[in-house]
Amino acid sequence: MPPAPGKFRWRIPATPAKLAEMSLRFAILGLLTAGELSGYEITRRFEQSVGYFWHARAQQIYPELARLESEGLVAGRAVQQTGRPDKRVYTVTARGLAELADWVVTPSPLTLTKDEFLVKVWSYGLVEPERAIEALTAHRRQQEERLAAYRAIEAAFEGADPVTVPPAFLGPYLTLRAGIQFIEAFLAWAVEAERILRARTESPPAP
Amino acid sequence: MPPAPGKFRWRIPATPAKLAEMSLRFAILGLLTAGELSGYEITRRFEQSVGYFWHARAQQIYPELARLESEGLVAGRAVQQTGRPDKRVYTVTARGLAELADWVVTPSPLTLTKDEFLVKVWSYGLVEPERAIEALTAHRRQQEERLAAYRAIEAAFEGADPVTVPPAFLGPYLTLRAGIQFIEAFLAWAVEAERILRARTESPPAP
DNA sequence: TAGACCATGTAAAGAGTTACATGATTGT
DNA sequence: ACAATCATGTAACTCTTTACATGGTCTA
Repeated sequence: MPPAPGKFRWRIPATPAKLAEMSLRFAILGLLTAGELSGYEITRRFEQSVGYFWHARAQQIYPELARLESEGLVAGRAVQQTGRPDKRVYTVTARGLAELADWVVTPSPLTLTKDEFLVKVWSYGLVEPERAIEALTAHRRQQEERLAAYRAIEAAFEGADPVTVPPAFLGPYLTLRAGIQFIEAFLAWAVEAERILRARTESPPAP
Repeated sequence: MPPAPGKFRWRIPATPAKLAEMSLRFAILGLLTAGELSGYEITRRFEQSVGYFWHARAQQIYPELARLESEGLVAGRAVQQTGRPDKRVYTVTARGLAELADWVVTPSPLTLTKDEFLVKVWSYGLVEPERAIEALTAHRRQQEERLAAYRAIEAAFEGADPVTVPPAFLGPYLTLRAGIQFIEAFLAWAVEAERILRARTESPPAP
């Protein structure tokens, strides 16, 4: 029996908890709108192109696909293969597509970044500028590699005018551009930061 | 008793698991290098300035502070107050500072962003451009507000030359600049994206 | 012959969120 | 009268990662 009202009120958890988030389901649905994919192929996508704004490991993807299928948002189909293991590929159902379209225009919470590298930068004052520069350079190199990979994908869009491409290419193009512009912003920042750190090795500040 | 060897080998978890990550501990340690803070004050910091690159809720912070204290990386001290609840404030110990300084120059994994908004953009092709523009504009507004807040913090640094500021200000300055440059990159992208979407409302693509 | 790729999972643990609890003070 | 701020937590749950498991094919 619930305690008598007075001190506080009951707050009934109206919906099955987690109306917000659930981005993984929709990220998977989004990938599947381009055509049928297996769990393994989805895993690869998260490691590559899509990885810029969402990612998940195989261990998360397989159970989520099973859940999506049991809810009727995707439909699976077994595919026999020779020379490699059989697989199960999935397509979005009409209901899945409808739910995705609804979710897409829903307001998003402010992206709360978690950037381990910047947590480190916050404490760069604790170490010799030279050592900070080393760490910064290593990180910059990684980002440059990633930029090169995205540029290669961008080249595949070459010539296509984003204003007239078919709807299916619009989102991929826009997110790719976002990824590229973020990395470029990071690189510009890194150059500035390195300049400051280098100047501090020459004229160390008053302690 | 472990199964007999042969089929596979044991892999002994050498270290207490989680050598990487653990950013929360170090984010807290980093905040405390600027002076003693209570759990509540740390919570506020994560909501404001530092929130750009790391965040945590009170429920995560209090237990972590207790753990850090039991490991001797921070030292707590009770503070009596009048007109408001008493509190417990923490300072970094010499050992805490040493571990932080070590961690800071450690290589960081590539920041794997999780951006719910971009997951939505990926599927913008599913909705009318007008509705996509609405969603985009709402998100842009939020980012503009955040930029204004960061600009206000930046103003506090005004006049100070990052090359000669004391070490304690270096990291906060650099991370703030990073935050500002990322938001500016987002806004530039948003302008471009809106232009494309608007053009698509006028000359809809072939389906 | 060693490693990478294809393909799909289970089990356990760690990280993070939501909801709830308490209670004084200050502002509207 | 109501909300916000200060201050610190517990309990339950979800989300995510790490480690492990299996086994064929293809490449260096």
